[in-house]
Amino acid sequence: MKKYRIIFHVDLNAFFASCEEAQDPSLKDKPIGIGKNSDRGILTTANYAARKYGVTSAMNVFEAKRRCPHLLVVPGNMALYQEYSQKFFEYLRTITSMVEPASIDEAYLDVTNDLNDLHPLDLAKKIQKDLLDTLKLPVSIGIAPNRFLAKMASDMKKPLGVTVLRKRDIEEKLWPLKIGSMYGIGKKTVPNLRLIGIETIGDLANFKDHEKLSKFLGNQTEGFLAKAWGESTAMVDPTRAETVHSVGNSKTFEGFLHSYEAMLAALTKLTETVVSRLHKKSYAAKSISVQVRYADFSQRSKQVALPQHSNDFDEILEMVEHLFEDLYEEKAVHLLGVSSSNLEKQEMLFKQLNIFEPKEAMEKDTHLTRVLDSINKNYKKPLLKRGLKK
DNA sequence: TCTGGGGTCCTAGGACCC
DNA sequence: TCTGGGGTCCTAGGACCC
Repeated sequence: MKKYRIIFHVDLNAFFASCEEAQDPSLKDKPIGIGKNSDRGILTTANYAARKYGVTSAMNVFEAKRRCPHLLVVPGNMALYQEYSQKFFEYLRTITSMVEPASIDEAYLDVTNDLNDLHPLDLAKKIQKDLLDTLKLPVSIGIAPNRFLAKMASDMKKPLGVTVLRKRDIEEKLWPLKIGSMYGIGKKTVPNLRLIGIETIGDLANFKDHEKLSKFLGNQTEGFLAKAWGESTAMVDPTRAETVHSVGNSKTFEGFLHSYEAMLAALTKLTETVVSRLHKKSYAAKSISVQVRYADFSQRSKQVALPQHSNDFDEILEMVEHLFEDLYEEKAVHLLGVSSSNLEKQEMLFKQLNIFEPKEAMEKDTHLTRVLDSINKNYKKPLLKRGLKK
């Protein structure tokens, strides 16, 4: 038994852009951004050729083109990225079974028991080379005794970096970093921490008045402090990502929506997407929520719990319409969203059935039959048609 | 610079039950 | 009649991440 665990954080560099380059190597030398090519759109990613001009991910397309006039804006191809992502995780699972996906393009690995006499640095370089050779995708890897340090380390050298961050390196490598670069500290919290003189991760680590700190960091105060000292204990958990907590779909309308009919039509479409995604993953939802953003960017949301879990299109659409009725303010609408949460696997609803008393089970059973009938029905009927006919 | 679409987790208050 | 403390579920909104 080793004293320290050896954790890798493997991060695909400029992932969406790298996928496009892997498909078409001629793009490599050209500055490209992934996103919808309209002035109001934003880029999800930019390749390194574009980053040289100061183009970054989440940057508005208009601004990106101002900085880099010959920027090529490529529309995203999610199916392609999903495919590459899947291959990425498949490969990582040949290294160790202890792979925890953290997003479409990053993973934590606990390689403590899978080094096979390799030095961690050599294993990291092998992973890097394999992924570049077989998938043509560059990755950065952070090596550390825990998840947090590994995550911070993989950020330190990009692209194609391998960075070791040991406990004894913290003061020199972690503490000088700006507080905003700490994972979990975002742009709302930074000014608050500045207010009490915290500019760097080191400042946070050595801040003595924990009570004052908790005004801004709340419940997570001790957690952040521990991380700043390089102590985080959460284990790599390969099953963590398996449980989905919500499934939603939202859309921004560039020209805004003005008529109630258009809004209802949009909500119907969003609901169709949500329901079909639920079916595909065989989930049923207990809560449904609708989100509205008006032209002035003010936002409202409303949520309701269903009597039972459901993924029935008509039932959910009815809820969505009710919710929207309550939210609607006779203003131009910029964004609409429909989301389902409180999810349960279809199989689990079956299993739960068995433990009920007969009478209760009967009642549940009729509902369940209805839900399942509707799923079968929905599989046969194209959802789009069903929605439009209403 | 004026902001996409997918998520996760947290907070605070209220309702309701024991 | 006036009242504690805990637990669970629900709702609205916000911060953060990729």
